[in-house]
Amino acid sequence: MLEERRLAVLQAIVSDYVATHEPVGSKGLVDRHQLGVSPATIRNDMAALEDEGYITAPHTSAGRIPTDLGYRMFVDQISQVKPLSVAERRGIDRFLSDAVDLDDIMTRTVRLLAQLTKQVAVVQYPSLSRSQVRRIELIPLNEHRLMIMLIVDSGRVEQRIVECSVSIDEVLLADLRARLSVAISDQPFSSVPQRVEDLEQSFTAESRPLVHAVIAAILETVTAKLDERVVLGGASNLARYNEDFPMTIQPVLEALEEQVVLLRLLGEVGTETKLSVRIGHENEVEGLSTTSIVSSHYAKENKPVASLGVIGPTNMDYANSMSTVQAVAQYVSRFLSNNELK
Amino acid sequence: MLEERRLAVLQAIVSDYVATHEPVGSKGLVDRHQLGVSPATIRNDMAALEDEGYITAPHTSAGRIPTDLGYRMFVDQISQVKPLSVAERRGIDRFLSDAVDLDDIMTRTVRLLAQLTKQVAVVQYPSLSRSQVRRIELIPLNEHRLMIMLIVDSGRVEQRIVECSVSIDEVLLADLRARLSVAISDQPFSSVPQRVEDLEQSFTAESRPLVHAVIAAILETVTAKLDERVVLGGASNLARYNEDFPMTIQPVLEALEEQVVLLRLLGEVGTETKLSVRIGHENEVEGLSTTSIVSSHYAKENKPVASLGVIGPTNMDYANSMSTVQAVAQYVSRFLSNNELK
DNA sequence: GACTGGCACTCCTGTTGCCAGAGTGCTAAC
DNA sequence: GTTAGCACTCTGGCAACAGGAGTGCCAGTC
Repeated sequence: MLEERRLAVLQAIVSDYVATHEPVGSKGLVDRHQLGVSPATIRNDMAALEDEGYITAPHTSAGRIPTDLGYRMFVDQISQVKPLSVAERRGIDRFLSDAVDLDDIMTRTVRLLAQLTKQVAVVQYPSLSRSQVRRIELIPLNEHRLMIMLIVDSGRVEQRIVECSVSIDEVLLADLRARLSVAISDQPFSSVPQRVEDLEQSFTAESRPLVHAVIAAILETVTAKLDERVVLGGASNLARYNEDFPMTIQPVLEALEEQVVLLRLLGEVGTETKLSVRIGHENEVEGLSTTSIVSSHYAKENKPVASLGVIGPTNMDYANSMSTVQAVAQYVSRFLSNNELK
Repeated sequence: MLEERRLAVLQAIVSDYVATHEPVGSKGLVDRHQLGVSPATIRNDMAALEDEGYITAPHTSAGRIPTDLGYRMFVDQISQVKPLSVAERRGIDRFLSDAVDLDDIMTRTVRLLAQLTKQVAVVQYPSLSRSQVRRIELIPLNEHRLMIMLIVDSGRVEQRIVECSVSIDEVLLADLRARLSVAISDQPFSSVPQRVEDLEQSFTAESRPLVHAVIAAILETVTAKLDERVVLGGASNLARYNEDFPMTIQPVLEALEEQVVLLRLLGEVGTETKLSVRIGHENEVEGLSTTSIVSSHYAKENKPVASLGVIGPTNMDYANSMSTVQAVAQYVSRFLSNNELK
């Protein structure tokens, strides 16, 4: 009974604070929630909760606000994510189903997320490392230049221009393309370096310069360069809760400009749990200690390919963010799976 | 003599205000500038300037601040844009010359601008309407799907997937590609619709479905869809001058998320004057009335192809912004012209 | 043992009044 | 046309103060 009520009190505090953004006191709590006890009792519970580190008081005679730990407890308690309304689901569906290509899907998704959660949204492009090569093209541009195109099963297209010291022989190029195609079509990206390097050996010495240039470029594309891409939207939502913490907006904006940081925030894809919430100090990025991230993978044919999520203040509406992120991730997954390459 | 000094006073007011962001009074003016007259005289001039609408007083006993009109006068007076230092020029050069492709150039340019001006930077991709088609490819993906690739002389690559109800005939496709290639290679984008439509007539009825689908997709790509692209950076600089006008940051962020608005802000390419400055109310976009835009075209082989610029508060350092924008535009132009397609 | 009412205490917040400082406009003199 | 002087106005900061909200603790009740 005791433990149970304390939890209820914590939940009440979090949900009140999230709604009003003002410290909540014992009096107000009993008014707004059916707790069945008097303010004095609540005060005892609050003192205990404070000792345990779940809430804290900004000063003596203000109410209490949740700590990161308090939010964490609250979030963990929401085991069953509240489903979206039919209208919302339909809205998502309609908005996404008009998309014409992958870029379009990504753009629409990020807008959708930002709009539904009123927060900053981040969507990662399907990761190359979790994709397969669908097709490769080598397109001569002029005497010394050609373009490599890699078409990926997720719908991404990677292109790269290669400069070649020797002049390009069309016949050799066609041969190279054919062999590359056999070697890497429908193979996972991760296996491409190995397969491509093996291939290089099988060419005659005189064709080496071209072959080598092409293969080097492929390797570069596959490994280092365009590893991940991210789109974001809804940055103007940052200004909305500016009132609450005016100082923190700059570091957040800075972090949002760093792709690397964003990717770290979205977290590793591939852990078993789909929906992930990181609260305040839990993400160790500098300057984002008053910020929470709610993210989820999305999948293509049941294999997770990348993440999407929203970034907001620690006092955000977790219930809503979590259910929205989860729903959008589901829709994107379904959409990717149903529309091969589109 | 009189008129001349008034102008000097206005310039002094603007430069002081830009530096300190605080209303400037008559006393301070004579202290910091060699005007050779007493504060009382300056006060007379200031009263006149206020009557003419160049400056205004926030309240009775604060100094004066420039109006939009005042800034305009100031900017028009800077006929000779102050050149950058050697170190700065070298910095720009080095930063840009490492770029490997068009995307890279755009990304680097936007960063460069944001960094040098400490403002929000915007760079428009080379406009398709001012470019030529370099090459076209039709790549079959499967039975009913193919990808159109348009390679553009500015280095842009536009791709689009076409769905075709009939199954794709390889021979026909090759023929179509060849004829398309002849028709539109090295032709300006603006002439593509006409040329492509003419072509459609010359095919036999049985090949029409495929031909029509492809041509329709090309038309769509060329005309409506991917008209313009824009990248922006340095949004965190917005937070820096947050102190001065805290309320305006939200509409600015919102405007920055709207490509259409951004493009309108950058202005029409092709007017004779390269460097353009729009101050406060001069740009009629809602919510950007305390914001100025300094922009310039950049060119490829002396033909302007798109714009770039910075967006900041009306009380920004115009001299610096103007010279930086101009210099960066020059470097980008040179770079595009020297590196065909790269 | 858990809950409650009461009470003293603390601390924030908003209001008021006040003063100094900065800057102006005006007038009279140079 | 310029300057010095002066009265006037407005802001911003500071101190004092009252009101309010909320707590912690204690003693009493079921």
